[in-house]
Amino acid sequence: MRVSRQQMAENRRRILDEACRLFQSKGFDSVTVAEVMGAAGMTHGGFYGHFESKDNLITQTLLHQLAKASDIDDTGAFCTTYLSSRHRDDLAEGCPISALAAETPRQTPAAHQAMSDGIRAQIARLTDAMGDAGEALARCNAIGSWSAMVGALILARATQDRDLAEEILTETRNWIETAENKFTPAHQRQNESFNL
Amino acid sequence: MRVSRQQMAENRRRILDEACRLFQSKGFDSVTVAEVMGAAGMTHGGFYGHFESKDNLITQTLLHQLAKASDIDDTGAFCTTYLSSRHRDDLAEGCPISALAAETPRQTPAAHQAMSDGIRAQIARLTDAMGDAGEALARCNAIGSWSAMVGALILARATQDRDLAEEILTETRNWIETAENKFTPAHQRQNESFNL
DNA sequence: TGTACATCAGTGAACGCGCGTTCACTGATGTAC
DNA sequence: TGTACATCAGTGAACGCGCGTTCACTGATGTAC
Repeated sequence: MRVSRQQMAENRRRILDEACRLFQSKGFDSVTVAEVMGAAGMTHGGFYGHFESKDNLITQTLLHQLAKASDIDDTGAFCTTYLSSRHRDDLAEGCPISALAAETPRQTPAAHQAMSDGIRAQIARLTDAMGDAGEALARCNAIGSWSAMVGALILARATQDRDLAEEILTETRNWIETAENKFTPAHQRQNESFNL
Repeated sequence: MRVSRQQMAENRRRILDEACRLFQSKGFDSVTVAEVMGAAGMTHGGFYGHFESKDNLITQTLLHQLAKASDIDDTGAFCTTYLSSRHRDDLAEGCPISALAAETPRQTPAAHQAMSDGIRAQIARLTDAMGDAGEALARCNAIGSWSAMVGALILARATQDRDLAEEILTETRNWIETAENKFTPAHQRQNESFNL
């Protein structure tokens, strides 16, 4: 049952996409190779034609997914979306860093490196989006608010009580806006839309 | 080889302590029952005299460890310690919330509940430590700074580049102090000691 | 362009290993007299 | 207090299952003529 080269490339992409969804939902260890291949519409035997091992799939999945991130143009809108109930409830399609950063250091060095590079790139994108308040301030703002976003999302997800989870998301949005207000020049803040 | 009741109670405590160290270092899934029992100085067969299953051990470990947390009297000192390189490098003895919050929702409902309660209690402790700026402001401060601490520690641990990891810890400390400055009455801030 | 053959992507059975869990056994503890 | 016996915490072999990985096979694709 050989398949065309184009089909094979599509299959590989589908494996990576489904692996990402599953890893983000259930964690690296709980997802089996057979489960990933099944989600991609194939059987497990063909897996090793695409990847040399499950560890290699983990690394390739991180590289694949982290490369998808796009530039941020409005930090306020980004933060509002990031710290939304919708994002809290959507592990599979959400941010790969908040879903997987905590367990990536326990994987192979290559996977750890991929995550590390993804974090660096994300901080750079947020720094760029912080406006021209000066590079150092923008970077401090980027790192501080990014830490708060990742932490709040993880804590909200780890909280069973919906009200407390909601409070963590909302109060962290407030908190981030307050801290950014302190730094960011006023002319850049006219279009923000936090729910206060 | 029966053992005295006191000895058995000690054994149980040692199992929980070693399980916690191992879970925090390697994650729930990567730690085996035999490994925990070995670390506690016993063989795996005796495990089921103490716990009904590995899942139950996970829940009991979280309850045991999260109950150990003590009150915070100086938020500045707490933050400095929390966001230190030492804490970054010490998974085993560090904060159980930052080490395990991300993977706890994938465990049993009982484990999830234990973590959820631990997060609520930690927010309450931080709120108490925030001083008398008013309950609502103190709580917003507590949630915002706690999110940033947890996020920064997780990101720093996920970063292979030591310099970037250091930058994440330091800049997040700055960021948290800035945001707290904005809220907290001046008379409570005289003894803080951030490295700026 | 059409044909014959080599290639090779995907299939599914099988292997081997590790882990959670069970169980018959041991011998020290706890207790009844 | 001392003795005899019942209890039961811990041992280590064994079980069964699931998962990563391998491999002989299939049949469609790609290519040489």
